[in-house]
Order: sequence, then C-alpha cells, then structure tokens
Amino acid sequence: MPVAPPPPSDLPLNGLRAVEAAARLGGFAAAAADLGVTPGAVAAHVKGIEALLGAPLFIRDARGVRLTEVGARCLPSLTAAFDALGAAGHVLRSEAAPMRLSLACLPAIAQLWVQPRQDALLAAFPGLSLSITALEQPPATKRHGFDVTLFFGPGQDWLMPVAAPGRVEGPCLADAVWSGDWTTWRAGAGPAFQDRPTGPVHSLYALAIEDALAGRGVAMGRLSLVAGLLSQGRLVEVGPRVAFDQMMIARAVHPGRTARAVAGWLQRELS
Amino acid sequence: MPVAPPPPSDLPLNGLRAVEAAARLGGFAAAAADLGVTPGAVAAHVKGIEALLGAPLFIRDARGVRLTEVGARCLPSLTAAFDALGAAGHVLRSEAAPMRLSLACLPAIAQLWVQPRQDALLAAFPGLSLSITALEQPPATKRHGFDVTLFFGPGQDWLMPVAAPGRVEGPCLADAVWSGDWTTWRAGAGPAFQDRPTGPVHSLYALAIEDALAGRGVAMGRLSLVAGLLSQGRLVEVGPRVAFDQMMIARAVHPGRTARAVAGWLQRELS
DNA sequence: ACTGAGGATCAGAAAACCTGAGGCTTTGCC
DNA sequence: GGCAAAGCCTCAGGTTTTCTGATCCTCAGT
Repeated sequence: MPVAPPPPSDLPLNGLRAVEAAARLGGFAAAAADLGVTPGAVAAHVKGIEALLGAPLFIRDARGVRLTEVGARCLPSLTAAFDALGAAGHVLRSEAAPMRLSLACLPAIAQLWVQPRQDALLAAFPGLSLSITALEQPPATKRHGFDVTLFFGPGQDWLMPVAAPGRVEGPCLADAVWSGDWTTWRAGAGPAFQDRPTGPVHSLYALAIEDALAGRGVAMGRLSLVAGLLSQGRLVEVGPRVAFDQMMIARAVHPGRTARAVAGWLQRELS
Repeated sequence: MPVAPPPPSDLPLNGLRAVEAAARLGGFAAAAADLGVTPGAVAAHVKGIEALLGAPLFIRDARGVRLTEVGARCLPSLTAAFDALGAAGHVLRSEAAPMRLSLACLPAIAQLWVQPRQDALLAAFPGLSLSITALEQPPATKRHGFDVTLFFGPGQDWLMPVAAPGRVEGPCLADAVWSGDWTTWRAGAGPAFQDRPTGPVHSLYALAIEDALAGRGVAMGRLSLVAGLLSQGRLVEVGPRVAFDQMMIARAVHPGRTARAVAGWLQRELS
C-alpha cells in the first residue's frame, strides 16, 4: 500500500496573514508591526504554516528573511487574497455605517491642517462620524480600515522660514522627521540663517510650529500647513519661498460614496 | 517616538469566514457543518462581527436565518475574498509539494472504482503521493483543500441488478443513499423482483455489493462501478440494463499541473 | 572586537475558541 | 389542538490557541 499521507486540513487564516505580511514587507519584525503583534508571534505563525506545508517559505539569515522559490511563487495569490479580504471588510464597514469615516494622516497634518477645518468638514457632511488617526507612515496596504488618507506625495508646495511677528531673531526650530526641510530650503535660498543656533528638536512638527508661535525661534514652514497661521497674522514669513516637490494629497482608499465625497472635499480645500 | 496607532480594529478573519459560510449556506447549522464546528461557535462568531460593525447582518427566525439588506450587499465581496484565499492556499500546497494530491469521492467510488485502479494510477504518475478522502457530498466550495473530485454528475450510465453467479435468488440488497436506484430501475424495466424480500439495508453501497459478491442477494448495480466485477465474472447481470442519468465525473478543483493530469487520467479511465 | 538589527526559543499568561446542555419559537403532521 | 422536528440562542466551563517578554544567537558594519 503506497502512501496515504496527511489529511487535507485547511491552513489557518491568521497564519496565512502572517506569511503574507512577512513576505510583502521582507521581515518578521516589519510584519509584526504591520499586524500589531510581536515578532515572536509572526515567527510562530510562519513556522506553523511551513510545518503544515512541509516546506520552508523563508530563508532566514541574521539580517532578515528572504522568500524561497516556493514562497515567491505563492506571494502573488496570497497578496491578492488578502487584498480581496481587505476590500470585503471595507464593504462590510461602509455598508453597516455609511456615515462613519476614518481618516489617516501625519500628526503634523492632523494638528495643523485638519483640526482647523474639522468644523467646516462636519458642516459639509451632516451626520458624518469622523475618526482621525495620526500615523508616521501612510498605511502600506489597503487593509487598514482607513477610508481616506491625507499624506504628502509628489507635487508642488513651498518652504519658507516663519516666526511670530516681531520675534524673528530666535534659533532655528526643527522637528525630527522633517529636519531635511531646512537643508532643502537653504539649497534654494542660500546660506541664510546659517549662523543661528539650532533650537530644540521636537519629535512633532506641530511642536516646532508651536515654539515659533510662542516667539521662541524660526521654524521652517511648509506653506500648505502654515498658510492659515500666516493669513491670521500669527506667523510671518522671514525669508524667501523655495519650491518644494511634495504636497498634500487626499485619497479615498476604497471606492465608497462617503469616502469619495470627503476625499473630494479635502482635495478641494487643498487647492 | 513612534506614534502608537489606536488600531483601526480589523475584523477577525475567522469571524468573517463564519459570516460568509452562514450567508452562503443560508443557516448557522449548515455553516457549522461546513466549517467543522458546532452551530454555537458560528453564532458566536457572527455575533462578534455584527457587534464590531454595529449592525445586524442576519435576520433570525425560528426556521433559519436570512441576510439583511446590508448583509446581502456584503456577501459577494466576502465570497470573492474567501475564494481568493482558497485559491491562494491551494497554490501554497501545490507549490510546496507538487506531487502530493488529494482526491475526494464518494465512499462507494473509493472502494469500488478507485481502489482497483490505484496501482495503475501510481504507475502512471511516478512519485505521486495520493490521499483519498471519502465524502458523502461533493465539497460545496473550492476551499476544501482537495485537488481532484470524483463524483456523480449529469451524464449517461446504466443500472442493472447483479448477483454472484449461481446465486441469483436472494433478497433485494440496497444501501441507504442510493435506495432510489431500485425505483429508477423498476420504472424502466417493469415490476421485476417485486416479490423478493428486501434484504439488509447498508449505509454504504459497497457493503451491498459485498453482500451480492458473497451470494447473499441481488444488488442494484451502477455499471461504471461494477463493470470490473462483471468482467471478472465475480458478478453477473440478472436483469436488463436501464439508462441512468448520472455518471462519474473527475475534475480538477484548481488548475495545477499534477491535478489536471490526474483528473485527465481518471476521466480517460471512465470512458 | 563592539554594537545593533533581526530571528529563534521558551515558559507563562492571556485571549480566543469550542462544546454541551437547556430553552425558545415556528413549522409540519397527525 | 397536541406533538415532534428544526433551528437558533444563551451560558458556563474547560481547552486550545495565541501572544508576550526575556534571553540567546548570528551576522554585518564600524
């Protein structure tokens, strides 16, 4: 009697999700972050799937993991499947509560741009139930439950130093994420402010702007984010504008009545 | 400081699977059977999803469940997603072990048709690792891990009473599932064997055939299943053949080298 | 050689999951 | 009308799965 091997047991869904995330992101740690668990959990899931299949899907070495041949051939269908699942989840959510909407954006955008427009947005969409989540990175996939994203993408914006009126002499204020903005600006405007001391470096851009508002120095402003404060006179431009190749972009992650309408409204506000 | 994202709570995969199964099969009990759990577990999963969504997906009444409007709009994308997942799982399995193949068929087919041909099949596909699973019903979806199915479907076959040579006088043997075959045959051949007592009724067709082989009575044979025994002379036909509108059909559940080849081989054996 | 990133491993703890019994409502059938 | 059969619901309890947190290991770059 030849072999009558194992039963055709189904593969655990959560395990497949771990495999897909690890393959897509190129590492267990990244996958773990994506899934909101620890790397150990991802490793265990992947190991479980590999055991069920009887073949390794990843080659481990000290600096990460790579897909095996077999794994690489499986990735496209896995990704397609989880994209479909994400879409299905989205349909469920939007059908169940059409006026509930979740927006993902950078912390700086949330505080400086969305916050001041929130009342207008809610007035434009009566009944809208809005939740705003600040993320450092735009969600990598369409599976994260967000309806609309608002992040920087390719486009045209302006950089210029800003300070509170009459308080233009303080140190240079910067934040950790966009510290490169000063460099970019100087490349276009020359070595201005070179002699200034560097002030506190915040983890959040909005905190640097707060410091500038409080007269504690000069911040590097992205026009789209500080235009409101400039027109209110709470900040003034203290140097030339320099073109910047990133701009805010609002997009609906999945097609859906409300999401599309809100993304359109935001995009209109942007221009 | 990495922002701690308040998770945009993803929907649990197992819950979605329960919802999809219940929606597709029209009942929690059926879904439970499909998923291999108890109805209570399905109910709990569905309830969990409904709670997360904040809207009911099913209307319960005493004779089962129906989808709500919302649920009905969600079903297509859910089904598509789980079909995609099933396909992905299948790719994984076949990539990991290309020569491993699992066949699903009726118990009667397994015992009377597949078993005698197993050596020939393995000879035709060297290295094939075959597992055979007997199911009363063909798997309803493509998600059950089977590579090839072999069941009765629309087509042309023959029914006729069979018995061991020289032992044609015993009672009518029948099995529980195909007891209708006697009725069908009499409808075409007239009231023959009406006066015979009814012998033991087995749960498995193959047991009725065993009884016939042992000379304990007359069984109603489907030609495709008993042809081998007839040509060996172990059974003889003891009445006219009557046309029957179901025949065995082999099909590959998912496209795949081995599955397609084996299904083709089986189909060729059938004709 | 030191350091840091990324994995593996393991035990304990937490969460999710399943079962099994009992109850309720409706339908179909004497 | 009374009765049985289907289905679904709830709940308690236990079991399995899953996650974490600490520790160790390996490798690459400095």
